[in-house]
Amino acid sequence: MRVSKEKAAANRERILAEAARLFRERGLSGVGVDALAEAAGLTHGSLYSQFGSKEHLAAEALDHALAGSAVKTGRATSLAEYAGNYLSAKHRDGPGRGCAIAALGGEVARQPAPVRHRYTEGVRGMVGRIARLMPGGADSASAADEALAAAATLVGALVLARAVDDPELSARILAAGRARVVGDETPVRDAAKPGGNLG
Amino acid sequence: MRVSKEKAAANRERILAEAARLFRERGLSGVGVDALAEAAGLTHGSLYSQFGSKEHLAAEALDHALAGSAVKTGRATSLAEYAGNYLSAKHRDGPGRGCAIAALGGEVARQPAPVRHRYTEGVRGMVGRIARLMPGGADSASAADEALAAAATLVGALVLARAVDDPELSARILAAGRARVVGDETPVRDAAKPGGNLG
DNA sequence: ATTATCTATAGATCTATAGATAATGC
DNA sequence: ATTATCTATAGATCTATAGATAATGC
Repeated sequence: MRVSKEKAAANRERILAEAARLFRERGLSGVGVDALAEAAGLTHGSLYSQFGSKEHLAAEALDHALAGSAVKTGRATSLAEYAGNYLSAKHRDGPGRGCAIAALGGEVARQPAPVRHRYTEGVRGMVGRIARLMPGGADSASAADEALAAAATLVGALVLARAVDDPELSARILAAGRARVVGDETPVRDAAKPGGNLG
Repeated sequence: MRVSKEKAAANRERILAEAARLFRERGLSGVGVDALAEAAGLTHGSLYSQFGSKEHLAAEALDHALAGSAVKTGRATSLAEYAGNYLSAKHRDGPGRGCAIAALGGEVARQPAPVRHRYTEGVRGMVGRIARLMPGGADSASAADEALAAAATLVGALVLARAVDDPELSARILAAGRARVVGDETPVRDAAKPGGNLG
């Protein structure tokens, strides 16, 4: 049953959208091609026609997820807004629509090169967006390192907040992470912070 | 072929030690009971006699891994030493002997209650150890929240450093995380940091 | 003629159980 | 008699492929 080019392209897009969601919700090894195909309303044979292997599909789905996140978080106009959205109960409870870097971090280290490479580019993108929201601007000497640390805090807090089974502890982790990252926005004196980014 | 009580206990211990290592290296869903049994030099039937299910084995193996980490990191006498060990190339490159909280974070959110509960206790333990190394001491008002944020930074930096495929970026993530966490040790003036922990 | 999709199936792997085995420990 | 371990196997699931089908697009 062949379909039109447009229909095939729409199918491909739907597969990627569903895969991007399911992989973030259940992990790369937690979703089989059967589940992916069913979510897109196709049979798994069709996925192999379009992508050749689960690995290739995963790499493209990761791109899809990262692109969606980039658009969403790119709108934030301050570090406080960014951190507030990132470390929100909504983001914690909706991994399928959230940050793929946090959702897939643990697994990616064990993935083949194409997936790891796309993930790495995603990390660079996230760090760059954070750096541009830094008070000193993205160009200051330490902004890059501070953005790296802020990204680590955001990712770590989200991972921990999702994993613990105590809602109160989870909320405290989110709040502590927000306070830490937003605190970065308050310029600190050179005396207390050598090499600071007040320039 | 029945074995002595001592031998059976030693087998159980060996299973847990190997499982604690393999789960951290490959993830909970990345290791089957066959691989676990083979690593311990037994057949998988024996694992079911001892633990009843993979889930129960995973819960005990997580305890085993967390206890080992607690002993190791409990020796640090300063936050700088703790962070230096935690965010080292050695720790990044040896997940099997490292922090289970970072290694299993992403997966634990999808695990059954017993595993999640043990993980949560592990997080509390890690945060407590960090709080006791805080300059203001574990009792100060904000020490708990600062320890939570520090734990998030450590876990996030380790996860990201392991996942990216660029060794230089990986090293920068570790360094930025260390600088951030150790920076916490330097008391900051009340003016610059309302509610600080100089008390 | 090309090709997107489906059907059927291969082969591997995974969790789990039943029953046999053989040595311990009472 | 108890029990730790092993053997054999069930049943599910997972990735992948081959070949058929049927509609598109030249």
